[in-house]
Amino acid sequence: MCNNSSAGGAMATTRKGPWTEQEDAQLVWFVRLLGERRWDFLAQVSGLRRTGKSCRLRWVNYLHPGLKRGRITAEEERLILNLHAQWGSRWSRIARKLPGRTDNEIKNYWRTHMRKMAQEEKTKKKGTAASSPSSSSTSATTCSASATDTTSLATTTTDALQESTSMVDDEEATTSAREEKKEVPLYCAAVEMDQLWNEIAAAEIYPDMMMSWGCSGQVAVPVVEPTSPAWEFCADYSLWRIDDEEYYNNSINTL
DNA sequence: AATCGACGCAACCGCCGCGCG
DNA sequence: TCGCGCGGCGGTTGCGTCGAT
Repeated sequence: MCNNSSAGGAMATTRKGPWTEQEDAQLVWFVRLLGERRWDFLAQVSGLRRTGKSCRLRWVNYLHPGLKRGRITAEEERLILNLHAQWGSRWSRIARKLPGRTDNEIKNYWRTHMRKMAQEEKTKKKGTAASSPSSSSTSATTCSASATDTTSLATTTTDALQESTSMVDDEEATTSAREEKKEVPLYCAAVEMDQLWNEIAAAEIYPDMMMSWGCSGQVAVPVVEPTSPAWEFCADYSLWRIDDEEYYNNSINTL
């Protein structure tokens, strides 16, 4: 099914799948140029053969300079548990309380977390099943990873929240071992993004990039000289910061 | 060394709400 | 008031990686 985006307008062929480095750089550039809105328009003028939605998602979940990279910390994990107990699957809302984390990231984390918890619950129950065989309340024991299961598990999580804090500590020990292995690639990913930002920040490459994208005639390119990459840009230029709603509102007002 | 399964993550899909003409 | 387009959100899928066997 070639789902040409209805909102995408008259794009010849819409690309799908993983983003290339060049696409990333291109997207970053045009977001700087046009701001984080009018995604369909941005997708069109940028020459990216992507839908606006896809561009937005890529930006929000991966390219945004304010993103925190690396594993979810124990502190964040507790927060997620708490907030999920409060709000349920309002991932974007939860994400706003976790600076630098995206709803997608938290959502993914929750799924795997719940899978783990469900399995632990299962093994626990198996351990105690001999004493109470009739308590087959399937809510917490179905270890399938479907979303419906996780939501039903959320209620048990609410109950298990106090317990979970200790579980978090236990899990932290087990995950930290894994973390050692994972840290390298994650760090590398962060470095790659920094490199990307550095490259983009290097003013001299702009013309080359524009030429190579073949869209130099489509938009007027302002001479913006970013003094430093990601973080400064985030503070000074970006309309949206994950961790600061007030900043966002102020930015909107000043525009 | 090869295979298999679990896990983690990026990306897509469909629905919904809001703003605008 | 209504219809349309766009952006945002939650759910789901697909794929790459890694560890166990």
